[in-house]
Amino acid sequence: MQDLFTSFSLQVNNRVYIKNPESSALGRKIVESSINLIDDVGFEAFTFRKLGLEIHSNEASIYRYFEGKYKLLLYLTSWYWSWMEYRIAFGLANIPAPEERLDKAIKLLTENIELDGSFEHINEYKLNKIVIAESSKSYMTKEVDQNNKEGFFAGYKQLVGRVSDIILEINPTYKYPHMLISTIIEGAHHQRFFAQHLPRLTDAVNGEDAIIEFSKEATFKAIGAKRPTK
Amino acid sequence: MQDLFTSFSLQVNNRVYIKNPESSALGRKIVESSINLIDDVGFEAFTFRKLGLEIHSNEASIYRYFEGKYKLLLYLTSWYWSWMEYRIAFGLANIPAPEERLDKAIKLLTENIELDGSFEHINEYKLNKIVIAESSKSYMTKEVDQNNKEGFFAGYKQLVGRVSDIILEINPTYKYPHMLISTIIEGAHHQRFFAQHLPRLTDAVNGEDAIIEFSKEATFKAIGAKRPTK
DNA sequence: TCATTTATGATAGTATTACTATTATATTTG
DNA sequence: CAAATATAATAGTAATACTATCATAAATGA
Repeated sequence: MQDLFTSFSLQVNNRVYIKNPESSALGRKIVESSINLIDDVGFEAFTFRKLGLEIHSNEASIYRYFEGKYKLLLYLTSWYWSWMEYRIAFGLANIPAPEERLDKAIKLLTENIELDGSFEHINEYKLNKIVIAESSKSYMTKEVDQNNKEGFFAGYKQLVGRVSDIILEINPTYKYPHMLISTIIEGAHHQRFFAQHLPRLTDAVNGEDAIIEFSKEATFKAIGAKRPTK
Repeated sequence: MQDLFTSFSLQVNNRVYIKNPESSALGRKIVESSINLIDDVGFEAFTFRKLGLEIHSNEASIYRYFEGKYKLLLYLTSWYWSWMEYRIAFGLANIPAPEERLDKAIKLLTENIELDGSFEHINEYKLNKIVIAESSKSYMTKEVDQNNKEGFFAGYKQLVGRVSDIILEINPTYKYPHMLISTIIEGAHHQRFFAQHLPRLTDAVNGEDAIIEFSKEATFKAIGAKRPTK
């Protein structure tokens, strides 16, 4: 996977940026450091001025890449979902049974993400934390309809669509595949946050990743299918 | 219910405010108008200055009630969960079968909220919209642990705990009652938002409230219980 | 009822944010 | 090597998120 990706860059809707940050060293530095800084101080306290100081560059230069910090967040989350789709596409390749594919897709969607080093300037571990804690701020806004029209959420919607299709392959009569998958994805993210900060909203279980287990179990029961055994 | 509540005010952790807004006409006006204004312009664009203009009062006066807009949001969401708990307590009174109580609790938690007029200065319909769109901003912050220690999320946690207890009454071996309920609550909120703004993430079904249906079905299947028929 | 406490209003001030504009200096490219 | 392009440095603006001060109005209680 590593080699495949090194010469490879993930597609992000080109309207979220002014100038493609992949196209220059400064651009990549902006993305890389924004992940560190947002993870560190939180999205509210994150500013382009601070980011400029961090990378010994200039506030005005950052504005030439992104209109503002919300667009940068949109870039990061779009990148994340695009990455997730590739992970799933690769992870499910050559698995014929839809039950097994669904099982694996849910694992990939709900597991804890570790640094994998496939992309030099992106720390997947921290990006996952940002997506968990901040991504709702990218769509729970007054501009959501406008942003949606411009296609900023296309990656996420496509991902949900693909996993829903597996569900329909298993049970073509299940009425709520999109609801189920988007609930599981967002739910797992919330649960990871709760587990760290508001544990009374979760249930820890020894010796298993309860979030993955819960997600898989709930999904298969909801659609009335048997979980693969292996 | 109306009469019961008119002489009745819901309890909110007294550390979220400096001065109890229930204690004066100005305080109630602040709460009432903040709901209108946040619903109107969104939480990001909402400021105490604008609120002051709106109610023909003074920015500085508002700061005597709330430390800042995040605390006000915390007040609103705490009030909401406290209200929800009363709705559920009343709604489940005298229902002996736990399956029926769970069924009704989920309905109350996931249904569309309408203006009910029990509280003069609080528009429940708009408050519900605010909780859906903005409440994650009240806990997905860098201050979450501090805020949690001060008990700001106690109402929400208690509510989740109470509904989890019904689940355990039905199926004492179910391992993830808190996860399930918090996922259902947050999930239903997300789904209401998606249904309006990102419909490709949901499934509309004619002739039913798909969000309530999905929530009930998923819950009962997850815990392996039969839904009440009536 | 009148003196005193308390709540509100009006105004001003500060540091920070979220930008935009301008000009100068590097760096790249043809 | 000239011309185009990207970046840096600096400054400036309107708005935000407050705090402080002082004046006035309203409520309270002796």
